[in-house]
Amino acid sequence: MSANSRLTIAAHALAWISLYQRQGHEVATSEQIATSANTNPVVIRRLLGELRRAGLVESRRGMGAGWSLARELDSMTLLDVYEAVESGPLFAMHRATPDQGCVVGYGIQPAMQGIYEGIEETLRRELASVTMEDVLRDVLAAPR
Amino acid sequence: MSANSRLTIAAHALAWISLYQRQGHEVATSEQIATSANTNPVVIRRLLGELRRAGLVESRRGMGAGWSLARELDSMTLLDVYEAVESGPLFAMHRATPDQGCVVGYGIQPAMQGIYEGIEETLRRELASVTMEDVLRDVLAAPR
DNA sequence: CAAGTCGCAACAATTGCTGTTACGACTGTT
DNA sequence: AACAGTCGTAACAGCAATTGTTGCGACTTG
Repeated sequence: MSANSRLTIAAHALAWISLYQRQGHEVATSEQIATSANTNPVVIRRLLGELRRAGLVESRRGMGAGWSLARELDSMTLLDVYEAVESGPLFAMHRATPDQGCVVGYGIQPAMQGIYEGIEETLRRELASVTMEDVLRDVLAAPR
Repeated sequence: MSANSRLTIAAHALAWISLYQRQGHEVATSEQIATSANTNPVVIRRLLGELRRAGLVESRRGMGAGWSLARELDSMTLLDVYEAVESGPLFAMHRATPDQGCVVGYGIQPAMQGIYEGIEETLRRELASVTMEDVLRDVLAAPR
């Protein structure tokens, strides 16, 4: 499975913005977040753009521009973030339609579909049980 | 998330071999399975090779060669298949180490690591609760 | 009008999966 | 001993997704 870091980086950005705001600042720039996450500002802007579409953050343009939270972290779950930045199912079906004249080729897709849906539902429930506030607490709890 | 069909194809192959054996045949060829799955025999051989390494199937070479199950389907769970054909974690950390001088950059990896481990454990439990016998039953239950 | 930052398009690099060809290794049959 | 059928595996191309990068227009405050 080709793992990707989109959820990790998105959570990083949200935690960073929240902490920065708690220190009294109004907005955080993609440049600052990118420095903390050790990546490119455009990567951050792309991800935050998706979070904005999902209503998790807001952005201001012009002078003194930047990003701020649209909701409190405790009303924001990892599922919200996951759905904002991840697309498509965890497991895929055959790339080419299997032989419909074969019993297995005919029945395998509905069978796996049902199983995969159950698994994704469980994943969602798991993600929904963790708020971004929980994540930030864990972040701050890391031993020095 | 880049979904892949390795688990689906592996399950397809196992179900096909089992059904074929229940019809009285000793071994199935990668050619036959590939026809049912509408892919290339080498793709099937690659996947079945991984299942063989995991002790789920056996192969014979020479004349009358092919693949057979090494265990009954009801003693084989989707987790066994998943672990045989999938590698690496579902979610990845940052590709470049985040800024260790930043509180968030320092604490984010252990925080997310812990959360991801819990999620993967849940996924494993879910996959372990479905046997390949269940899958084959579902396959055969597809309405005509 | 100047400065700072977002918004977005475009492109390259990297990675993983899939499909394909090729060919040697192996073994039952003749 | 030769043949035929199939596995085992390497090599390579095609494709898609992610990531990183550059460039530049759009926007807003001072």
